[in-house]
Amino acid sequence: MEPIYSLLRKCTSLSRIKQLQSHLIITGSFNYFPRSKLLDFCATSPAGDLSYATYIFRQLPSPAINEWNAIIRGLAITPQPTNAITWFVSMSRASCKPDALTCSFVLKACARALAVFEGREVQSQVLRYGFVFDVLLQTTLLDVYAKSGDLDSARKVFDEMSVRDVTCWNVLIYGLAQGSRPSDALEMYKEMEINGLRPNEVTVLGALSACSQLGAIREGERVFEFIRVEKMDCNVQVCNAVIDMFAKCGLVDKAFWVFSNMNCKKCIVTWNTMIMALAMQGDGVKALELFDRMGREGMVADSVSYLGVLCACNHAGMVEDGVRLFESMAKSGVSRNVKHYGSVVDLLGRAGRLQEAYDIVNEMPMVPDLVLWQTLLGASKTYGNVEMAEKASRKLEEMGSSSCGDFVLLSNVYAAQERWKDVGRVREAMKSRDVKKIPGFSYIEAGGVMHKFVNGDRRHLFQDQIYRKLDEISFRIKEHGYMAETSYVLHDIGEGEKENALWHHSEKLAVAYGLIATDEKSAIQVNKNLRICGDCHVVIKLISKVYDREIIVRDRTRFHRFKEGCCSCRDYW
DNA sequence: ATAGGGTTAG
Repeated sequence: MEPIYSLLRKCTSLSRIKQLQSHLIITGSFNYFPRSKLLDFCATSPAGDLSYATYIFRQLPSPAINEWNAIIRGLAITPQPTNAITWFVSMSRASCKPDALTCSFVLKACARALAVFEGREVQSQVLRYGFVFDVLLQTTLLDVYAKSGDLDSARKVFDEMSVRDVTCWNVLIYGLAQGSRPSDALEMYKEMEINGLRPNEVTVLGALSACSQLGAIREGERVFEFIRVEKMDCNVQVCNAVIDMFAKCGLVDKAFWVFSNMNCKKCIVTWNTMIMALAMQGDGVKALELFDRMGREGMVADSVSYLGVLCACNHAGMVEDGVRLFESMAKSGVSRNVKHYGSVVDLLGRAGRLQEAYDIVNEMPMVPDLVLWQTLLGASKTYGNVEMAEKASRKLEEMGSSSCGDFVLLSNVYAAQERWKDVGRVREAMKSRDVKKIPGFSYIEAGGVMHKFVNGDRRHLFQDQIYRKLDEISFRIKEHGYMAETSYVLHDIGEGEKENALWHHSEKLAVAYGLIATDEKSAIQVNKNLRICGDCHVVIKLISKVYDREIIVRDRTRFHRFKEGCCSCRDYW
């Protein structure tokens, strides 16, 4: 008979697998080896069916190790990987001793489920069964910690490894990049090269991701150069990451050049990345053009493509186009998720069409999330709609929001109407709760080094110079009629202190440092983790005029290019 | 008890 492997290769559907199974049973060859192979194929291949595999499994009187492994391996790659952990426990109870493969599969499940606690359990089993020197197991364990955000434990596993190959470096670099430690990721990337290891496609993906987050253009260019030399631009994932990196570093033309000159076929992610790149620049027209071109070139738009164009319409204030696209989704058979609703609510809200936005929130088929109500609240504040602001705030309260910004927005709505009693009430509610505020920070590159500033930062090496520069800026822009817009300040403090708190926002510190430490002819480029604040927006516009510098700020959602006193967002954001 | 296990883009 043909070997089991070639028979399985021919199975392209569950019914074929069942046919093969019957055939094996009839010919009396459904024995341990072919059976476990069939189970594994059935549990893990796309042609198979995990529940059918478990059905066969349950009929086995005393399943052996490879049969357990097949099911655990299959469970590990489902959307519910914790089931693999449950089965692993059952396996031990059934006194079947796990082997290295069992540990590998269950650790993969832990990594995917972000189950650090369980991962640690398995780690001790690995120790007990004597698989400690298994590099593949160590790498997966490293990945468990890295994915779960326990980067110190990940580092410990890494340091204790006897052999460190490219893959384990990749896991750590990628983990650092995804775990909000992109600077450390780049550090490790350099370290790896120093250690004489040659980065591969996965390594550069991690490095590019770190560059994207930091807006680290120098480092990004360097990685791109390496990619070209190594001819990695025939890998679509690498190209997509490069496009994203250039886009997030503000070089949308370079992103487009890569998009147009890649040595491989574009996939849906490629198009979506480029559409989103244009959206972030506020270039709604080009984003829509690309969306149309994508259709003409035979690529079917998916829900992310729609999110991209909706976002583009949003940033460009193209309300009618956005609404039209949102409505066309059903016709195109693309399902809407909460983000699409969020986007269109934002679009309408910013255009002052609050009632329509509110109606959409009420009619949407899924439960509106916090972000949606926050969007509506923000729009209500912009248009001074007290009633709508109260509705949104009530919802946010019901949903247990403890975000500082929500309280501040409502209090600002009341303050604008001089309803001081209500302002006081909101402030009290804020104090009585454990209100959370995400710390704002900004990055700027100078002299090849990435500098990070947090709000009110006083730890920078050049802090004295920076604060003197801020005083100078303050003096010079006040001559141009600047007045601090203190309603942006979140604390219940005196006016003078408010002005101070505003004045030490991370983006202002970064821009001030940029004026000190970067070439006068170059643009100042800053990246911020949150959205830019209104006062900073006013101030940076004035700085661009008074100091005659182009300043580019990438905030959480888009780019702001300040030049000669104006911003590319045309104050619509 | 024979071809099984680690990282990856928007």
